[in-house]
Amino acid sequence: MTSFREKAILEAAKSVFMEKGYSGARMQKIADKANINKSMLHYYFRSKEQLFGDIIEDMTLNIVAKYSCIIDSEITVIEKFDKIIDEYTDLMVQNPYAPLFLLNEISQNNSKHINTMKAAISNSRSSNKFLKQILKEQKLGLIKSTPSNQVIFTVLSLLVFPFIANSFVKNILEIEDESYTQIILERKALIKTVLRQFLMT
Amino acid sequence: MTSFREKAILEAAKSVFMEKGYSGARMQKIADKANINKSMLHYYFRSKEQLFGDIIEDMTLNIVAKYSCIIDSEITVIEKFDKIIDEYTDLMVQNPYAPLFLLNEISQNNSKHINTMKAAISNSRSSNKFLKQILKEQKLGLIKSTPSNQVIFTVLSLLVFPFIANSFVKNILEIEDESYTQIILERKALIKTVLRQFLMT
DNA sequence: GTCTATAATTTGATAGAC
DNA sequence: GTCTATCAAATTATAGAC
Repeated sequence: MTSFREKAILEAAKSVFMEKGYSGARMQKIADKANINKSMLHYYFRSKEQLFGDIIEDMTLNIVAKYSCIIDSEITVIEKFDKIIDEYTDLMVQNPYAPLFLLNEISQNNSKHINTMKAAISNSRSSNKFLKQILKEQKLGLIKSTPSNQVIFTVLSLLVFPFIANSFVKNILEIEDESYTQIILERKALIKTVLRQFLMT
Repeated sequence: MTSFREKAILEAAKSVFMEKGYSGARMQKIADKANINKSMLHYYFRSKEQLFGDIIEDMTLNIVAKYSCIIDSEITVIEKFDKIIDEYTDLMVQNPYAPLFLLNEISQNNSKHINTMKAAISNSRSSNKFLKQILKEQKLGLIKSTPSNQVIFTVLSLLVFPFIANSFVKNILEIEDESYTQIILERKALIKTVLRQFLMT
């Protein structure tokens, strides 16, 4: 059971880790954000490493759960992509720094937390099932024949990249938060259009 | 004039920074990789911060130069995108970790180096010119009317994301380096096709 | 220019009183 | 459970001999 305090710590830690990354995050800053004494961090979570691990695990499980739920439903490939585009756009609008953070930490951290994510991902055997469905619909002529990994890459690229580039665009091109969100929301329809062109023509 | 030693240090530092990020990088490791005494790092480059700054500046200038060269040539928008897709794919195949590294450091580092990049980017006034060309060709009916920022986002998404997800895909899905490069090279043609569908139909 | 030794600082973690 | 004081380790940076 997670206490009020624990929740406050987790929330503060998540925001600091996402902003600075694991190595750049400071326990003192997490404590400050949680309005708590630094020692208490070690009381509730033994170490920085463990606090980090808990957050990674939580984020991964959330993402995988949402994905599995969509993938396991009995609808067409394109309908699934549409749902993924809608729901993940909304999720990432709430957590715009999450994608870059996760990709980066996975790339840098050479061990433990990757296993956490691997476990979460391979526990759900949804992915294989989805790849099979893509092949099946391609054979039936419902969608064009393209290597399934290229299909996945294309959807993910269009969907995720704008969030990855969020800070870059805002910092370098000096765009404000609201217009950025606006652009992102406009993209939902655009991505669906591009995807249909890609899969059906 | 950069000596042999300086080059060795810069190369070593670049690889360590790209692998671990600024906060995660260790001066000792850079020294080891450059086969040099740790003190010498401070002799040639005053501090970690400055060493990092020099590398960021160098990488940015390289990227901007290549971009400007393509953008300033007298060819159509689609021809420019084709060239960008070809040349940046090749560049990123050589430096697959550069995109994630740069995006991440810009997002995390709240000051100095962002100005380095801003300067490099705004010194070349190519971007505005290119945006104007897009609008012009849209008015002429050569390409479909879509907000130009969405056009840019779409191209960059398709082009850059696979490199950002490089380590993720390799770590989580356990794909080897060669097949990854293969997928990436296949994508050149695919992206051009998708882009034509997007801009012309 | 190069190396050894060491300073100075940061930072994660703990001991111990309350 | 909470706080203060402090430790121990890691890490950047420098002094100074050669």
